[in-house]
Amino acid sequence: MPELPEVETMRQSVAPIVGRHIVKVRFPRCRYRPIKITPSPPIFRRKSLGRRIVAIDRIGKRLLVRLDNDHAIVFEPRMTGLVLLADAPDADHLRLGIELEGGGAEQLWFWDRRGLGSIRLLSSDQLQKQLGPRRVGPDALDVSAKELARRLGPSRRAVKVALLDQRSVAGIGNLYACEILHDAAIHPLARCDHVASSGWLRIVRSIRRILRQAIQSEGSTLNDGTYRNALNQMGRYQNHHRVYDREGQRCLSCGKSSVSRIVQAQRSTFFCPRCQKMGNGALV
DNA sequence: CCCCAGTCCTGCGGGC
DNA sequence: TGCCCGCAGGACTGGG
Repeated sequence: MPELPEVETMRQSVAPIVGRHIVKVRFPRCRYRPIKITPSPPIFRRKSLGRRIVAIDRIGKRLLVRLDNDHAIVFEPRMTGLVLLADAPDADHLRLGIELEGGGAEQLWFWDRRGLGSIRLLSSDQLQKQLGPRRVGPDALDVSAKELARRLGPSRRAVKVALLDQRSVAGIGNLYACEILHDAAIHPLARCDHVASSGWLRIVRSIRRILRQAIQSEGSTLNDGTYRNALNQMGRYQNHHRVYDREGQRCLSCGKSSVSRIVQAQRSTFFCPRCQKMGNGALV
């Protein structure tokens, strides 16, 4: 579930480890199927042990821990992965522990209940190939309306589905796609090639507004309670959701219609049929 | 190239 | 009370 706001919140909360050295790397035995870790543990250990952490970055929904040997540890949380400096929710789903020198037994952990996440230690060449601009589009916080319209405008796909494509724009997942289109008053089923340039402008403004507000609220912690920042603190943006997971409840914008749920690309889409009309910002 | 369906995974909640 | 089933959706793969 971590999307751009959650990964950005993780990034900010692990930032204090910049400058520290890695003194131990452990791969806890886990009774569940192991997550994807590359390269193999011995090589991972050899290439990271003793290195200094020089920066914490984010590419879309991935968190990068950059080392002083021109490599980066790339954490991909997917649905339930967490990067933690504090205690994990439990010990059963710990996947990686990185012990840092000085300041007690402080450790950086990767915890993942469902195990869909991954960890990669990549050289800059590998990073360029695997997470370069050919594979990952411009960050959602930076993309312009012109750029978004250029990338998505010709597509016949539904705009909601297109916003989830990380090669077009990076960082938006199901939850924020719903909230963004509601804020922009664009119908999620509108075809991209029917969205007017004024529609793209509204979408880009809503991308920035919603994602910035969500970062300010430190992300969304849903009912399952999984998402936490690196200090084990919950997000608060779930209290500001206007459509996501609110099927049948009154739309918080118009106060008249109730929120609908449809399925697009095997994912739930929530929207207000009154606020998000087909003809608004898009040709019918 | 474009687009879609299927796949992976665990925990939870609804139905009976 | 306990069991079964469906659902949650990241990114990737394969096929039309």
